[in-house]
Amino acid sequence: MRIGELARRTGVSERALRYYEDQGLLRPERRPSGYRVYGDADVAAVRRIRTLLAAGLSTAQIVQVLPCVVDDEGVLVPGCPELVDELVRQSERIGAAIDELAATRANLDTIITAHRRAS
DNA sequence: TTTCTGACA
DNA sequence: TGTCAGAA
Repeated sequence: MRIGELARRTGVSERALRYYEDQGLLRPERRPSGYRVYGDADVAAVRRIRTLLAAGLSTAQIVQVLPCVVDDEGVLVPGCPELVDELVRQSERIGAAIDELAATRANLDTIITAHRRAS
C-alpha cells in the first residue's frame, strides 16, 4: 500500500509517516516513481511506534527498542533485558520530573494564597 | 488524484 | 507536525 492508505489505516498523518522514515523507524520500499510502498506489517509497526512515543520514548530510543519488542494484544512486551533497564531509568526520570513540578506548584500556590489573603 | 521533496508570516 | 509550493 502507499502512504495515503497507511495513513488512513493507522490514523497517523502522511507527514508523520515520512518523519518516522527519516528517523529510521520505518523502511518502506520505493517504486520507480519514488512512491513509498508499505506492507501490512507496517500497520502494526506504526501502532507500536505510537504507543512507544506515548510512553515518552524518543525516536532514537524507539529505533533500538522496536526490534526487541514483541506483540501481545496491544501490550508491548520488551524482549531485551538491556531495554528494560533503560525503560526503568526512563520511568525514574519521569518520577523525578513529577516531583519537581509538584514542588514548583506548591510554591506557586503559596504565592497565590498570599495574594488572595492580601486582597 | 496522489505522492515527493524541501522549506517556514 | 501542519502546510504550501512546484513537479511527476
